[in-house]
Amino acid sequence: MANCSVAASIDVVGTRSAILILREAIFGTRRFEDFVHRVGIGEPAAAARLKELTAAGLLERVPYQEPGQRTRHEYQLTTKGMDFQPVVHALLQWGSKWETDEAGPPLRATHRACGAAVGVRIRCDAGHDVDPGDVAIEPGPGLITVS
Amino acid sequence: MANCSVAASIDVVGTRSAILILREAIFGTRRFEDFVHRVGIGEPAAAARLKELTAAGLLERVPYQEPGQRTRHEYQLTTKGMDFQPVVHALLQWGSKWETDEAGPPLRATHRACGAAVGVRIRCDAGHDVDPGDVAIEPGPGLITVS
DNA sequence: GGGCTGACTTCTGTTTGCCTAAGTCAGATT
DNA sequence: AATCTGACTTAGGCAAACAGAAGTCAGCCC
Repeated sequence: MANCSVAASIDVVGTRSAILILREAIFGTRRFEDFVHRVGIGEPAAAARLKELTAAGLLERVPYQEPGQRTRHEYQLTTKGMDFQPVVHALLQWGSKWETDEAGPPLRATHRACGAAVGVRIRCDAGHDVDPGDVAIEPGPGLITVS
Repeated sequence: MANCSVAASIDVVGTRSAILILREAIFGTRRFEDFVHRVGIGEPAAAARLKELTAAGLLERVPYQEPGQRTRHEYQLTTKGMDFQPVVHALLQWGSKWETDEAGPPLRATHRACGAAVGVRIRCDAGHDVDPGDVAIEPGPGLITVS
């Protein structure tokens, strides 16, 4: 059946709101209220998703205190959460190309060192850029054999 | 709110079964029955998803005929569907790294020309490989201004 | 110590996703 | 004409996802 790590990934970030929350986290959102407003979901959904993503280890709930304010908690990306960036960039890239958005991408992702726009590419271990059509899928260990 | 093409993408491939169907399509599955068995979902869900993905232009329903059989239809990836590959590879890569799968990845994706394994990388337009931590997100045209 | 505020939680109700089981249907085979 | 098969559709039901409104709670400020 679905014995593939794509399915495992989807078990963690399987809902629309989870991916959207993660996108916002990657884009720099930290606070509960901001997640609710920017993602455009209700508070119960935001709370549930933040709790799940924290439990799954993609976010970390850390206390912080602004001067003159009480201590609060914000949600920071862990390494595991950071590693999810290629998925978000791939979705962003595909959506920009195929699903025309009214106002164009509202955010620009750039390489901090040189300022150029970033995107994702398929690449092989030998260092070649690979076109989607030039990827060969072969049976590996544990393939489901179909009758 | 969610004025970002990530959300637009999710509107098209928002469900677990849609992504799984697409994964199988990218991995070479063409026929209805095979989608049902390999993805591990029920026939109604498969039919609904295939219809939606076809309507959205990621799959194309083309007739074919095996000798001695009646004409049937199979689902072929369009260019738009092929372009979704980076998302699937990114999910695969993330899942392989962080969500340990019992038997390891059942399929190997390789570069047809050289045989090396393929994966996705974040890259900037200047040609640098970019670490997830070195991506800067900046406001672009149409950013939601938060009060 | 009462008010204020951001961060939730609880409640209720609707919609969506998906399952199983049981049809239907087209068209090649007999 | 009857049968078979792969590709669906229909029916009925359960569970998860989500929204909106309202309540709770912690702790700094005054």
